[in-house]
Amino acid sequence: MRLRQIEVFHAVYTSGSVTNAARLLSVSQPSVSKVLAHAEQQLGYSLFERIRGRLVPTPEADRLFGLVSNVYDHVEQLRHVAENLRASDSGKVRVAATPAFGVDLLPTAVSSYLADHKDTIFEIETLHHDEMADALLESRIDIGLAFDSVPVPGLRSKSLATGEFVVITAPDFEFETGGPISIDALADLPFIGLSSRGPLGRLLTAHLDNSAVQFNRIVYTETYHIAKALVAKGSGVSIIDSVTARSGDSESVRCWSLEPPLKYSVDVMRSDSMPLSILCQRFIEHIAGIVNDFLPPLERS
Amino acid sequence: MRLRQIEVFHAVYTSGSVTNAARLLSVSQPSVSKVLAHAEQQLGYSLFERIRGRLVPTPEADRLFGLVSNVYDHVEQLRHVAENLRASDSGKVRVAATPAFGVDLLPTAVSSYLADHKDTIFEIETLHHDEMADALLESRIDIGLAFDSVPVPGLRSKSLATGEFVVITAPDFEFETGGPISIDALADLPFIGLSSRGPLGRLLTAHLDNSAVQFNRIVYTETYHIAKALVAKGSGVSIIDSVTARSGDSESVRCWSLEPPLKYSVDVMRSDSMPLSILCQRFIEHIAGIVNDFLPPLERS
DNA sequence: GGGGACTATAGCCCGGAGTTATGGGGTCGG
DNA sequence: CCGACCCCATAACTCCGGGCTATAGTCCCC
Repeated sequence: MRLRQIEVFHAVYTSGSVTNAARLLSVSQPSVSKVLAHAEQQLGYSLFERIRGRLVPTPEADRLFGLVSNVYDHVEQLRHVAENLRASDSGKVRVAATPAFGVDLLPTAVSSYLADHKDTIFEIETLHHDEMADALLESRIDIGLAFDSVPVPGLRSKSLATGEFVVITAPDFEFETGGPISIDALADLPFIGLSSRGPLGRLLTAHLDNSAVQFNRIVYTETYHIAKALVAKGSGVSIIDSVTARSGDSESVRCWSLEPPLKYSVDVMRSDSMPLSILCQRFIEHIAGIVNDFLPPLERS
Repeated sequence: MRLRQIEVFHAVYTSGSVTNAARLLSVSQPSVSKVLAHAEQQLGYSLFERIRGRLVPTPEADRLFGLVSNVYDHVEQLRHVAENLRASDSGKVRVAATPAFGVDLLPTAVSSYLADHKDTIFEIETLHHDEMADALLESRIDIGLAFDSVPVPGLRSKSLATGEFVVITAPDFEFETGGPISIDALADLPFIGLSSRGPLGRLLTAHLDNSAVQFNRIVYTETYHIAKALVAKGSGVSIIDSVTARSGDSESVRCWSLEPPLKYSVDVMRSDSMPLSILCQRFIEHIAGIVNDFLPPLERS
């Protein structure tokens, strides 16, 4: 018996007539007639006797009905669950981010996502790049958010957006040239350097080293937010990613475009061997929309 | 989800690959691929992630699998029962017959049916016509076997065969004319009359009364077998149905065709409002085959 | 780098199941 | 007793799911 035949049999048996069954199933009466006839033909015996234009279940139909009801109920349950899996927000998303994203972007994204999907549960932590890779490989987290992730066996990463490094200065600072700043222009200024830990740090360090400019480094720090805080207090200038520059109090520093621009990628990482739940996929989509708010057009004029 | 999609999903999930699932289901690999893809498209989310050419179940697939297994098991059970209902001999047939059939025809039919279908259970009784009708209306029996049944509201009858009344005499008796016997030839012989109870008795009585022949009735009896026994012992001649004439020891009397012939019908009766089980239907078919052995060509030479 | 295993895609065909239109049998009330 | 109404079956058409073969793309392993 095909599933449709089971459904039709169930409807006819419970409703007592082909016409009523057709109404129940929202199809035409001949369709029910034909499916039922076809089922009987395949079974090799009658399910209903046509007596004076009415249908009377045969003993065989009585016997089958109990089993058919079981199947019917379970299929209904299955359909409801299958439907809820698509629509439901319930479930857990375990997400990690590097500190740069953990301060503002990720909390913002989670917060706005929760506003529309109240049943979703989040587990959030900040991890550095390599720790994040381990956590993904060990399935301690579902997705990770990081800059310019390096390929790791067992992981895959997808770029959500591309940002640029910016020069940050105290809010009242002015370059004489104005507009996009060349690295050369930073030569004599007190410079807050960043360690080369992590992909982004290495990327920036390599770039600066390749230039012939001699920096006046007064501080080394590991995290971009510390560099930003120092710049905000007037201790010097620095070059950081635009996400950090835009995080938190965006008025505390002034951003300048670099010339030539130095780009980085905002990546989401996941395990290569464990599929994502649709919940995670939706949240990634959500982040992809949010991240653009943290990559605004820089002031280039 | 259609039933086929459930089956395919179940096979792919358990076997771990599309190719193995195709082997399990005895279909081609592209067919499984397509059904699975179609199911995912209808569900709106992926059931498996294609990772390095392999299929890995998504969390949603894990969730659905338990439910799918339930449906699958119940459908399997339903199919087995549906199949057994067609093939099985187990079940009960409640059948009644008039005494004429109860002596030989019905026992013969049941016996030969049981030889091929050992699991069938019979309930047999002999009832006169009106009692049989009541038993059918009250669902105490499923089918009844009778002569020339009269239409009864709530019952329907179907003719299985047509027989003829025959003149019976002692085995060594000879009519001078030979061949088919006219009623007139019985005028002077000791005649064993039959009561007009039941359809067959009424049919015969009416026929004899319509003729101008004056019978020399020496005995009245209710049952044909008694008449036959009397004839066998040489007490006289009689006219009885050919089924009774052929029942039991068929050598005990000699049968002569009537001219003109008087026909009767062998009917099977059933309730008009309660469908027959396929077991009963099969048994009726069996009787229909058997009954011809009791209606052999009469000796007309 | 080539062979083997696995999956996806393309193109084709058949059958199940949907539709509307129509006909026949049963029941009931004027 | 006849016409209105209800219920079911059939006919003719359409659509789509699911089967097939052939073929291409991908990954693993030797």
